[in-house]
Amino acid sequence: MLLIAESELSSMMTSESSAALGHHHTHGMLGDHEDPTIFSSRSYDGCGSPAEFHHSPTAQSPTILSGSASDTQHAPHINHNQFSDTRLQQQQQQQQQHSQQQPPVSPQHQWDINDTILPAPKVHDPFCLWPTGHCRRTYRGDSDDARRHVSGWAMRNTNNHNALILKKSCLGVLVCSRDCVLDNGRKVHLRPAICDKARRKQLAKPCPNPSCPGRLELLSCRGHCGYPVTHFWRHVNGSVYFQAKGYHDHPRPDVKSLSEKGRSTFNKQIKQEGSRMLSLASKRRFPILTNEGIPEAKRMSQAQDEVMCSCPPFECICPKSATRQQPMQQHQFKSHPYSLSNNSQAPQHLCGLPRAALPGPDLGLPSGPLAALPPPPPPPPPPFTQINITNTCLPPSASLDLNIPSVEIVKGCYNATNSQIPLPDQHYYHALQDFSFQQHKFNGPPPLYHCNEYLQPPQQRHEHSNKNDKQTKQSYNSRNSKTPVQQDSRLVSDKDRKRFPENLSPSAPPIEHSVEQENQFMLNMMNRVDSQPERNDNNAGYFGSTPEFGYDSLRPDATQFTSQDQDADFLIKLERTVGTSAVGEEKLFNRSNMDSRGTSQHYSDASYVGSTPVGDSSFLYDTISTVFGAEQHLPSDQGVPDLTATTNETMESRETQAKVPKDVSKSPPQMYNFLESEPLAGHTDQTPPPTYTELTSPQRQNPTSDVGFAGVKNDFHPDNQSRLCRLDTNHYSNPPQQHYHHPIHDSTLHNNHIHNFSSHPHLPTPTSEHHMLRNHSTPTSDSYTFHSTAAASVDNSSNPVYCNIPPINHAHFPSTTPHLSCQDPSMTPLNGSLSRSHLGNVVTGSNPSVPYSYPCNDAMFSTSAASQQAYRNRSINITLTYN
DNA sequence: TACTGCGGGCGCC
DNA sequence: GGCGCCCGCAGTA
Repeated sequence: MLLIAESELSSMMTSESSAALGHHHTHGMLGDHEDPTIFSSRSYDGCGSPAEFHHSPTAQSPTILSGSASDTQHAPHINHNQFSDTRLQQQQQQQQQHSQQQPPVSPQHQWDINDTILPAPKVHDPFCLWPTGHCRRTYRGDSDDARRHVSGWAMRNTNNHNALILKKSCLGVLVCSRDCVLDNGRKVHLRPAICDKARRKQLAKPCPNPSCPGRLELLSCRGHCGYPVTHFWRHVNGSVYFQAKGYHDHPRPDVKSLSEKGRSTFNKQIKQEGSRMLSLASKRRFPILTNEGIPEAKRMSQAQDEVMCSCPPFECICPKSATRQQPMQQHQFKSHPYSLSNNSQAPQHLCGLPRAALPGPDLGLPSGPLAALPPPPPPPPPPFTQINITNTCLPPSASLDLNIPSVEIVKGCYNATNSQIPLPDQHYYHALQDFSFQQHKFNGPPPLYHCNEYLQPPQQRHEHSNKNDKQTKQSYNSRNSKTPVQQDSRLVSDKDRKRFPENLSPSAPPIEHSVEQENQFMLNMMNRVDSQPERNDNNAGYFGSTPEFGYDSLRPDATQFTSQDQDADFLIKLERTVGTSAVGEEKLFNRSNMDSRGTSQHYSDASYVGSTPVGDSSFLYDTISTVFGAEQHLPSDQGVPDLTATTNETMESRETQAKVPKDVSKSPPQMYNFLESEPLAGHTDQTPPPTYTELTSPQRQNPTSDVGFAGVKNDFHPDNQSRLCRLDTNHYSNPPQQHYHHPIHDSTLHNNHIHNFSSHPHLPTPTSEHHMLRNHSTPTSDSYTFHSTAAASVDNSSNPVYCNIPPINHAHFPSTTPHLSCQDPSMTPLNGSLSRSHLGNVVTGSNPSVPYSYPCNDAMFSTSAASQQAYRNRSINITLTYN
């Protein structure tokens, strides 16, 4: 529970509650000097508009919403016992009102931190405590948080050799060497000390879990091309410019590590506070808004905010890079029903950057048929009262991880940067994104976990589109001039604090489009390929950024494939379209999308506030996050910590191996998936909160049999809508009857390189299917299965061969895992120079190897086949029971 | 004691 | 030359 409290603090505190970052934080749960309402409000506002930005002591703000360090200590004391749900509710309501009045907060950040001259921001961004992704923000010059370069992440100073730009790199998070689970169901995610010496001491400490003999080990951040995520701060124009590079691939660290004192406090608090603390923590968690709490309007506006990856153009391998190659296409997609630009329900991302930033299936084509068809009005979502989650991979004791940093996995697999993923997959991705279980807690929009990397002007996208473009490099170099820019310490005038007219989000996206529409869309698109104008070389095709699988591949004159291969490609695309667009998914979409982001009115009632932790949807969120985020430390991957080693040795070795992923097999990627969702309908006073039930161990759960897997034809059968994607036919058929997990191979061979499994004698054919299955056995319940199995379909004529649909998590092979079929791994650096898509092989029956472009996310790196396998093996069942 | 920023220095690419 | 990283130093809380 202590960890919960600390985590909450870490999620909501910034500089004024600077203890959150280690300074003067009174360690412990909801310290006596910590007013949860203040924190919650502050956190909320922290990601709000400038007008509502009350972080800085100097900022004008209502008393109740302000909170400097001194304010926190001297404000009317509200301890735990005095904590009022009513007050919290009022706070939430206020925040909700604020959120509905949020103006656009930021213009497009068309700058790079290295630019000689940075444009003066007209509007400042709300402070973001947990930035992740390639995002840029401008903060008020009088923002104490910004001036102090506060971050929820453990960022240490890094010499940038540029006095004008402060550079920091992420230290990662301290985790238990045994990956233990605390009594509260959470894992240990402690904040590494910034000081090296202090951090060494931390690593010498045992796990804060009294019952765990493990030790703390550092899970380093490698979210930026294998290197730690970096933050850049620059003070100029009276503002603070912030730029982040990379996606944190680790959980958020807690406020502060638990020492022995923390342990005792932990136990003491448990005894004294009992369940009340847990309840309180749960209550506090929802209004505690960090980067997730940005109102919809703001996020929509900030869809235009985030621009691009800041990596040097000749070095960048970030996923957005592909998008940069797609200029002038944003507007094309706007008219699409799934237009992310005008999709108010598009998944959002960290720190004000909507997932709407996703370029979506960048068609490179005129709008498809769906674009011309207005989406049918979605039906009212039936409320569901029960959600059963079945984890088919994790044991029942799997922990509930509250510290879920981002949507790394989903991001990597489903952002359209990997443009091979067609529209339905985007839709599927949206479903997963939308089916979040966190946002409703905040009465607000979903978290913004990734900055918009796609809505950059064509010039800038183009600027980074070609790594080898000398002009680009020169341009960058010129921009990267170190010409000193005198710091302007002027404070932002009050006019910047004015409120802007409410920026209403566009209407809900057309969720109710039919699969037939999608199919028709795909067919039409295929038919219209030849009539399309020449593709801009800088534009990545809808189907991919690589010619092999891209738009060009659809053109007979632009591909070197054989006709058979082309057909296979078509089948892949088309069947993906159908296979990943199950009706259940759509229903799921509807239920999550319908009543969430547009209004963000849910869970503002007292019943919500007073809900118990278990009854609260957070449990579901946590469970899902656990499903996809637990077991991050596979013994086979990381090895058993050598407790006999000296502290320094252990730490040094771990740090070394983590910092420089030379031997990728030693440290697997710490990918923490989670699914974002929206306010769930029907949760009112009259509707009891949903309950969530068991986690089923993989031994007890068959990912296929339990959902009634059965083959269906190309249409949806109301009784069984399980689908698989096949390469050889245009039908859907039974999946392999035998699902088994690949053995974990720790050998260097398997860890370092993902071979073509089909050609490996010890590995089954990779069929990285992901399914969203719906079971209609019960009229009042829907069952969905998210699983990316490593199902092995033996390559023979009797078994169908399934294409590699990118699964929900890591079924694709990250970029740093070279695919031998197309690249010599020895020539593939870990952190760059990889093509955006890497060819792999898909076994297609007698056709042994059809070129297939894995939708690799170049920004993601992976380390071992074992860890990838572990992710692929994960699945989750979600059953919704409706009233 | 720890955080923070600065800067020299080194190695790698 | 850029970058990541280490290290030490000084100021601060």
